[in-house]
Amino acid sequence: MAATRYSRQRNAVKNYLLSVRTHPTAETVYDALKEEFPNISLGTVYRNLNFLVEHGEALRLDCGDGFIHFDGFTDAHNHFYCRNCRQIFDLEMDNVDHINLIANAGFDGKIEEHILYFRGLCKKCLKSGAR
Amino acid sequence: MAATRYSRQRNAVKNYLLSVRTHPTAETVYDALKEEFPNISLGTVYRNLNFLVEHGEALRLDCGDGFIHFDGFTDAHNHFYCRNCRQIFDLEMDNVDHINLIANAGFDGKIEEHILYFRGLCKKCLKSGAR
DNA sequence: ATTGTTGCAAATATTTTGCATTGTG
DNA sequence: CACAATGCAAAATATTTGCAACAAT
Repeated sequence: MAATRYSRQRNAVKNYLLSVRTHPTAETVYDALKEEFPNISLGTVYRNLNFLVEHGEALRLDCGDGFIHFDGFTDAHNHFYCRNCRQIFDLEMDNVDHINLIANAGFDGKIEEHILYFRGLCKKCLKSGAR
Repeated sequence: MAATRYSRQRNAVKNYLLSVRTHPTAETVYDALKEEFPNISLGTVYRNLNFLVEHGEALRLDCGDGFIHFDGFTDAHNHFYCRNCRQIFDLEMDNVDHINLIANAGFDGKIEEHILYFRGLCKKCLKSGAR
């Protein structure tokens, strides 16, 4: 049922996500794809981003800045949000999945996952004296 | 400047937050206060919730369900979001702030805090067979 | 009397959706 | 040819804001 068909727009959305490490919003993806597809609509971008997320080909990042960001790299990794320049960065860090066990220790339900964002100042903002 | 004045509405918002452990949304607070203030407006509720958050008297919880939830208990504690009944629960668990150090180990910026939500099934949903 | 706060409504802003058309298989 | 995907515009959702009236100090 509802077989998936190829579409150049979806393919372009996916390729764009794989070409950047900036965790773009839908609007940013839209702006980028307008070059190749002048008539592409924001609705199509949203539909394809949601499609990719639902099919495990992208991550939806809701870091609380009012925008949903997307990440084409789906291997487990953590994110850092700079409160100054509002960019999201990937973190290379040891796995912290053990916190799920800590959380489940005194909890009657079933903890399946966690959503985790680190916040602070990125290297550039730190050096430029933001505080 | 801009001295804060007392208002019965703000006081009621704060008292309501302190009377529940349900992490209500603005809409829920609004519905609850309409009993005492039939003419209260949603705008007033939002303004007061934001005021309380900015003054450290409430927490804003953005767990990614599309609503911002509020918590009148500002002592450090973690939250669990049930993906079935969509309620937020407090977790009594050991502190995991050490993850900030793990994250900062290979990072050039300054990690100040983390935003953390656990997800899964709460006790009730687990027992009722949700999956 | 001054000005912070409210209620109301309109405005924002982001994301979703209905529908006629286009394109894939 | 069937129907998935698109482009466009309108709708839906959550939150913010302008402004005149009200209320606290």
